[in-house]
Amino acid sequence: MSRRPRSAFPSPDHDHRGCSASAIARAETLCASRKLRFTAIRRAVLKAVWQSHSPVGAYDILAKLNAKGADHAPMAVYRALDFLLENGFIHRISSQNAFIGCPHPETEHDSQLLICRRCGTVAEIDSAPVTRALKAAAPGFAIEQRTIEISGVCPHCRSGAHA
Amino acid sequence: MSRRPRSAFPSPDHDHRGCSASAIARAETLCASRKLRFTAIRRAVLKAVWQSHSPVGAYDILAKLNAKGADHAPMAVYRALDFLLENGFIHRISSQNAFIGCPHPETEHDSQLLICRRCGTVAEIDSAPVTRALKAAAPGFAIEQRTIEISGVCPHCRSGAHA
DNA sequence: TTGGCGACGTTATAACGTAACATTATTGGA
DNA sequence: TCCAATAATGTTACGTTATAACGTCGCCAA
Repeated sequence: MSRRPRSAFPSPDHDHRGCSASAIARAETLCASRKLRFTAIRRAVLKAVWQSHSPVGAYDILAKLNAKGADHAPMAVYRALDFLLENGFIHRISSQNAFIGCPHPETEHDSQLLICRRCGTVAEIDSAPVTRALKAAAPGFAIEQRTIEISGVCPHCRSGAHA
Repeated sequence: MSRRPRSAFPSPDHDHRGCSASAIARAETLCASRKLRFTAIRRAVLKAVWQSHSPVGAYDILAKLNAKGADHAPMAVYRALDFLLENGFIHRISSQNAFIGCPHPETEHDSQLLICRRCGTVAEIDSAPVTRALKAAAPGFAIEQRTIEISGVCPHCRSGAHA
């Protein structure tokens, strides 16, 4: 069975409920197997992050939570974000002070984020050649963390209206 | 005449006054040739950024300026930083909300920043293989801006005390 | 010589993030 | 079962980073 080469970018008209639901279900499973507590607020924050494929700010998340009648303080959100970051369920986008769901939290991985400035969609890739090239470019330097955020225009926006 | 391969990392005991003075002198020259106004506050902010090879925050800069008796508001610093960023005299380090002087503002270039978590020193590299690998890893995506910040331990800190 | 524009001053506030300590929930062991 | 330890959350207050909006000043060119 052949697969079409999938772009890292989700189609603009894909059914997003599936992404969100699947991400949350997988987080649930992973937390169970790792003996981590997937509490209500952590779930709610993860769900808010997954409300789209665009970066979501901490205070957007807070507003979303509180719109449902809750009255959380920023700390609550930041703590949940810390948990989700530490366990690989989300990534931070430093250049935007925002967060995005990780599409494959099952395994540790490098990631390079492609951010469309037109539609806001973020795609995550993990290119071994990029990682190798970086390592080779920094001889003698012991790499620990990478922040790689590339912005530009995604394939869908390029092929659509050029307005 | 052979050159030793220079590390991108400045030696911890180099004479830093030269770096700073040269950066400012070159900015002066470049602004003149580009018909840009290198005003007093822009010069002062650039000097503050170049006070070391470590990232400097906007409010650190503000404090440094005001320590000399001035009474600037944050806006003044941010405006100067915007000017310096737009014209390539400094880079922003998103992962630290801070700024670093660019060692070669004469020409446009990609940059990848290596940040030592031990001594704080930042080295700027411009690796064509990294740029190529990224481009290849993102087919169909029109790259416009790159934020590449790698943290780890620099050669000097690795070879020094391992405490 | 004045009109336009770029730079800067000033005030206020938005947006992002954390310290410190109190309280509640969970869980594993006696 | 109940207790003690620990993890999670609540709460208050504050620190840090960044920008909006509008006024003034000064330069330079028509």
